[in-house]
Amino acid sequence: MPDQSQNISNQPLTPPVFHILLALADGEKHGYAIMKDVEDQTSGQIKMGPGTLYGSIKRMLAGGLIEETDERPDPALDDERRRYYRLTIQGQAVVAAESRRLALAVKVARQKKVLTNAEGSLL
Amino acid sequence: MPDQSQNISNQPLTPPVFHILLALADGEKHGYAIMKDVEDQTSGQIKMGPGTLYGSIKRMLAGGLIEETDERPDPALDDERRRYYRLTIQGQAVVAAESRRLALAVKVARQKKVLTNAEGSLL
DNA sequence: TGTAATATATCCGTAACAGATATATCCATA
DNA sequence: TATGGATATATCTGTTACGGATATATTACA
Repeated sequence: MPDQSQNISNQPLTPPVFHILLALADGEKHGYAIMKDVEDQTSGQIKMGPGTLYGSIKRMLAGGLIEETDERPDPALDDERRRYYRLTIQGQAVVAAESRRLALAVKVARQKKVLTNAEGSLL
Repeated sequence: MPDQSQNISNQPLTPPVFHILLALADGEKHGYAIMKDVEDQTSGQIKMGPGTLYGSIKRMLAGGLIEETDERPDPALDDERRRYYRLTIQGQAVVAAESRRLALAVKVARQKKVLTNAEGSLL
C-alpha cells in the first residue's frame, strides 16, 4: 500500500475535487447528490459525469479528504443504493485552504481589472 | 491539423493555465516573468516548474488563448532569449469567465461557512 | 407497466501535469 | 576576467487524473 497521507499541502486542487469538497462542506451527501449540488452551485455550467465523480471520490477516500458514513437517514426516505460521504478533518482544512487560495486569485483578477469590483467581491 | 478553436467554453481551466492567463492580464510578459509573477501573486505558494510553464504555453498558443508578440522592448533593456506573450481576445474572454466562475465558487464557500465573510470578499 | 430519473461502478483513451535534464546567456563581483 | 548564480527557454517522459462510454439495477410516477 502506497503512502497517501500528506494532504495538508497548499497545492492547488483540481476543479472536480474542489467542487466535491465544497458540495460536502455543509453536510454529508451521497454521490449523485454531490453531482446535482455541483450543477446547482455553478448554475448548470459544470456537469460532472460519473467517470469524474466516482473516480474522484475513490481518490479522495484514499487521500483521506472524505470518508464514508455508516449513518443512514430515516429508512422511509432512504435509498439502499446510496453511499454517503462526509469531509474528514483534513478535508475541512483543505477546502478552507483552497477557498482562501481562490479568493486571493479573484482579488488579483480584480486588481488587474479582469473583473469589476462588484463581480469580484460580492458578485 | 486538429480543430482547436472552440475555447469560448465555460469549462473550468486547470490552475496552471488560469494563473498564466492572469499573469498576462495586465500586459505582455515573457515566460520566465510569468513564472515569477505566479509565484508573487500566490505569495510563494505556487511555484511553477519549466515543464508546466512551457508545456502550458505551447498548449495555450495552439488553443488560441495567447499569442507571441513581435514587439521588443527598448534594445538596451532587452534580452534576446526572451519570448513575449500576450492574451488574445479569446484569452481575455476566457480569463474573465474563469474569474467569474471562481468568484462564484468563493461566494458558495462563504455561504457554506467555509470562509468568513472577510476572507471571502475582501480578504 | 413502462419509462424516465436516480444511483453506482468500471473501463480506457487522452490530455495535462511536473520533475529531470539540457543548454545557453546575462550580470555582479571577487 | 573568471566564476557562479540567476535568468531564460526547451524537451523528454512517467504518472496521474479527467471524462466519455458503457453497464446494471432500483425507484418513482404516470
